[in-house]
Amino acid sequence: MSTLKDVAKEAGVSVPTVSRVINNYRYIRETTRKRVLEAIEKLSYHPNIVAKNLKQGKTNSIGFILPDISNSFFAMVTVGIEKVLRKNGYHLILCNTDGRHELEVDSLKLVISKKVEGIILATIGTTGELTGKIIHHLKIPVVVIDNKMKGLKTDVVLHDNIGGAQQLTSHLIAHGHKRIAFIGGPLNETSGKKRLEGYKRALIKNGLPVIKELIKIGDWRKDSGFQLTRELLNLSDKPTGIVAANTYMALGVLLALREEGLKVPKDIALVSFDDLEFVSALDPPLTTLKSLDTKIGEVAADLLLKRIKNRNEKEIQEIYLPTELVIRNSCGCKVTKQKL
Amino acid sequence: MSTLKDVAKEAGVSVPTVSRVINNYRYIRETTRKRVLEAIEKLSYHPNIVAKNLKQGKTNSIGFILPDISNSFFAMVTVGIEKVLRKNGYHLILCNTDGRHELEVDSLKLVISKKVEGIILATIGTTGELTGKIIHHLKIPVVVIDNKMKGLKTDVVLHDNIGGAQQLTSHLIAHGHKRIAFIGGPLNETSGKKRLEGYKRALIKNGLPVIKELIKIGDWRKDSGFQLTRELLNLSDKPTGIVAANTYMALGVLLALREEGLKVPKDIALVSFDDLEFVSALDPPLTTLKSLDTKIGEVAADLLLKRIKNRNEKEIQEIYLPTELVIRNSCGCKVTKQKL
DNA sequence: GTGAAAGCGCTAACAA
DNA sequence: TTGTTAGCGCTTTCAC
Repeated sequence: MSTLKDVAKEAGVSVPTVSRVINNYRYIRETTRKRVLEAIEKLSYHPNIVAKNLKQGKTNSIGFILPDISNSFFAMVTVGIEKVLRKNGYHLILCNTDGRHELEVDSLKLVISKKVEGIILATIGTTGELTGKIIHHLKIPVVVIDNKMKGLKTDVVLHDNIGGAQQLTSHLIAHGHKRIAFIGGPLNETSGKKRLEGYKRALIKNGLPVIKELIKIGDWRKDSGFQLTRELLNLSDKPTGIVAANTYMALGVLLALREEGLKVPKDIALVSFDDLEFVSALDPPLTTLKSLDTKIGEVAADLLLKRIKNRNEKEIQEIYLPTELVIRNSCGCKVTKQKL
Repeated sequence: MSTLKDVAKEAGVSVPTVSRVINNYRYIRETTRKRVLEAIEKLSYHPNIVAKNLKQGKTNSIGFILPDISNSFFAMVTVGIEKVLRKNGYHLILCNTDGRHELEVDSLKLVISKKVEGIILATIGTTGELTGKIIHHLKIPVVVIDNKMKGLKTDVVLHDNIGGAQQLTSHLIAHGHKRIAFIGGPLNETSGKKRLEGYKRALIKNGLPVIKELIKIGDWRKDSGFQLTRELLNLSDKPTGIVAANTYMALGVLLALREEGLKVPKDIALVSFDDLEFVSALDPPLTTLKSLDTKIGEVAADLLLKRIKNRNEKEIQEIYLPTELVIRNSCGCKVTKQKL
């Protein structure tokens, strides 16, 4: 592969002159520029960014460490991050941790060694000790998304999980439901914990009791929604409405109810987090909570770039993004022209 | 941030000695190693991979250029690529092209400049001229997935789209359907073109006519499935079965049929590509074609690493991965214990 | 076992 | 407007 030196020789100029042409330095004779560009073309030269980065002590890249890119939430976040970075001439180094602590630590070390200028971190639920230690010693900015890391003072960008769960639960209460079950996510994850809290707050605010046997904790997946719903249906006093903490568990709920021949929303109403593309095609179309996943990425990237540019700003920020209720039919509302 | 030099000074040894410790060179006195490791810990030193890469002329990274990471197909492919790379000590530089030619070219240039050792490329449908030119001059191996690029001799990894579409169509034929419509994807994309071809082949093989008005071309999205189905329903002689070229268009089909009060599969049967997680929760559960998206990533990464290790191998490979029919109810089969 | 010296490909400072 | 020189942080000879 050709280098600046090769191009310089080909064009009959010095190495820095070629560098200047590439970097659009102003005071270059037109004829020289032309000769250099021709040489570049001829040798199909591509600058070695590795060398440039070393020289400049700057990589224009940031690391994004996340548990699982095949999870649509993280995929949407990635899109948002990329969009903002591109606009600012930065790019992304992406590391999947597969939800494993060792890989989270490895990934962190990797991006640090690659001299990224900042890190966006979506930790796995339980924060690893090593992860915390590394971040603590880090001299580049870190923005944590989705989860809040205990005992770590970094910027955080999250959905307003509490408010969202309240919206969903209150909506069922407004429909007259008094026995509302909650199918939640793991309580060691921020979103799992906060969503449960929002559910409880809505009940309390409306003078309803928090009933332990109506609260079931799953693992975000369809199967757990299915199993937990069966447990709910085995209660002597069944719930009349269910709030699911994510759509995949809601799918399981739907399947379990269908298996029992129960109709939604007539027999049991159902609402859930995550307004994914397919929920409007379910039977009945699901009333869900729309969250701005891409926005989380954008906000996190913006915040990180601001930190990179202004390193002395010390005050940390916690940003909560609002959610929006998308009403369809599974809650009991009569929506004729539903939102696709 | 501390460097080898800082560590060397702290430990009272020379720079190369620290380097040797880090790289697990064997002939190091135990006491020296210890002193160095302590210094590293104390300064929370992280090696500068940028410098290492420059020196070694090797980056242990490969570029993956794709249209849209929020598309679950590409997300699954990414997971597969990552898995194989990690096992081999490589990592991924990921570039979203957003389906735009300029960004595809930019991304290509970026990863080349970052000195990746190979590239996995998922082009957007219509291959850009510049993209082809750059790849043609490239001195590192390239594996193209999902699409086949015209006039470019690179390795290719694809689903067996023709065979898959045949499986789906033949299944409806086996149910006795004779007027089967096809809702396809853009014909300038390999998968769009091949799926249509498979559909036609199945008809011909079974002695059925290929009827132009039953073939509708959409854009992979729900809305187009919806619109095109309405067009089909306006025909004087309606189809009795529909093959959708992806699940999102199938969702649109389902909505359009539901709007008309038509029952699946009684009035019109439906089968579709892509066995996504939610299809079993639809009403009726969808009979789909399961493709091994993660596998595509694994195979592509394996192939690329092989090329990187063995640069003289010239013969290019085209690998087609088989698909599997997952039978549920939308085709007319009576499956009681359905596959979740 | 360890250190000294050179150089990867680039850019920044200075000189011409 | 262009060239010379030095050096980013690391690894790789080659000495000792």
